Amino acid sequence: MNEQILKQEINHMHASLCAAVADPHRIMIIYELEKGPKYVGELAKAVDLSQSATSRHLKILKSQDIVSSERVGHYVTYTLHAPKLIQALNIFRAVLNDQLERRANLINLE
Amino acid sequence: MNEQILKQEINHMHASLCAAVADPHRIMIIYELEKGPKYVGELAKAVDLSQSATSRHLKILKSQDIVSSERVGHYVTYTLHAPKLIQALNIFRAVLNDQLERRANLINLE
DNA sequence: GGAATGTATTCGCTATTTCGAATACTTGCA
DNA sequence: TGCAAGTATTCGAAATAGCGAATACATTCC
Repeated sequence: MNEQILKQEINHMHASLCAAVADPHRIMIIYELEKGPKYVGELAKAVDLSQSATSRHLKILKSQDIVSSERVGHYVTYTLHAPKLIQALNIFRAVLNDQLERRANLINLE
Repeated sequence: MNEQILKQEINHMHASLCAAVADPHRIMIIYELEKGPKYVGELAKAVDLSQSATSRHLKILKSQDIVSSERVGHYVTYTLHAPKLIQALNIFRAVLNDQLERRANLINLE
């Protein structure tokens, strides 16, 4: 197989994984699930979103194997299936923090 | 200030940062810049994209303070300004790897 | 100043993402 | 079986993202 094509394919998968995390509501959902498994209604309330929108976000996360789901009676419980992602998200937060600090320093120097 | 609003604002910035990384071409650009500063033309060739598209991607990365630029004669050199991001990207790769391995195992078990 | 080189921006287009509202599906219980 | 509760999906609309092609801008060299 052509190595260049393979490389692009991996980058594409890589990007899809990042895209799954590139939404404020989904970030909130992931951090909610870090605390423990929750069902859809709970998550919808926690992230202040409609039931259908929440369900769609969960579908996206599940398609990337970031969460897994299990039906329990009426409820469907979602579990964080890739806890490593939290590490990555925390690094993004750190980068964000660096940027904000730098800006704050610029303001102080003026 | 309302804490809930602030939280949402941070998640929004967080998501914007992730979104900047959620594109195959931009991922390639970031990994290229990890090797060292490069100018636009070099990057365009490296990621196999037109000059204008490359320039636009760089603008997005710059708007998120991920890269910085400096003009040197005709050329504009771009530098990776947030090397921590590489760590985050590598974690995403690791997650991807876990997933592929798991799938490979499933195939073997069949 | 004028031509050449490298980069940035604009324009028109297509594709994708996200949402609410409405609807369909699934399960448990009377 | 029929209803209620919880979840998933579909639909249409609005917003956003990405591209190539063309154009504008910046810099160097003659």
